[in-house]
Amino acid sequence: MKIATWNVNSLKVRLPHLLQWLQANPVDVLCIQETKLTDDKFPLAEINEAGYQVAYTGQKTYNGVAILSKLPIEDVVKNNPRFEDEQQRLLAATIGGVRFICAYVPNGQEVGSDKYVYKLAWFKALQEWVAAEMRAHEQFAILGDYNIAPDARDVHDPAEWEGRIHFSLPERGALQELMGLGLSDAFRLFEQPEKQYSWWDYRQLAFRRNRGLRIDHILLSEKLARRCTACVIDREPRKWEQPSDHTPVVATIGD
DNA sequence: ATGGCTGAACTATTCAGA
Repeated sequence: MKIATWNVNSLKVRLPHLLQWLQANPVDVLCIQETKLTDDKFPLAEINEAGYQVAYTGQKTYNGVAILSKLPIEDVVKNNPRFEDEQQRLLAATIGGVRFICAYVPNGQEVGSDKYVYKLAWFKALQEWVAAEMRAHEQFAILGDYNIAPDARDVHDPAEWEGRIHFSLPERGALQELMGLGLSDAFRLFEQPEKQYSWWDYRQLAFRRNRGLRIDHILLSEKLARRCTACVIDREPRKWEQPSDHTPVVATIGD
């Protein structure tokens, strides 16, 4: 079973890329973020034609998440039942006996801002929800755009980013606490090449200069981590014309 | 210190992203 996450930064603009990528990478489950579409505008027919069922929850302009799956999607939950939120950032579903959460963590904008406070509160509530979901489901995976780089090796220039949004200590601490529930970063289960990132700024040739951050993650419960045989970041779609600023992360789960 | 891109919205300029 292959599972993946990708912040597409507008599903309307990126649908051709999504379909092209799925054709070359027929993963079983794909969590996408920043669809930026209300549900009535969701491209359901195109995704079904590509061989995927899909659960989605969106809004105008911002946020929006979806889970695409080759297998039936069961027990869908939209948003965190423990956190009142207008913003559509979370979707849970059971697929093939595995409980999935697709997450689009708030950006936070700037350390100390209202959005930063919201990010940390949102994340704390997420942790409480994940704890409950993990008690109910031994096979659990949470994939998405965390907007947090866990470690210095996940940042192109740690000195430049130290204390800044995506790499501040409270954010990294919150991610560590979440992982303390018994979740493993699938990417770090394996030896990886250096300087692997999942996001690059559109500006100043950041991708070409590999000035990026690794902020998109696949976290696996112990049961799933033991079955995980590979995890890679696929930089290819970032090279395509009019790309998302994020690129897919893919994990392989054995039987 | 600011802007550098990109996408979406009250098509022209602002907001937000990261």
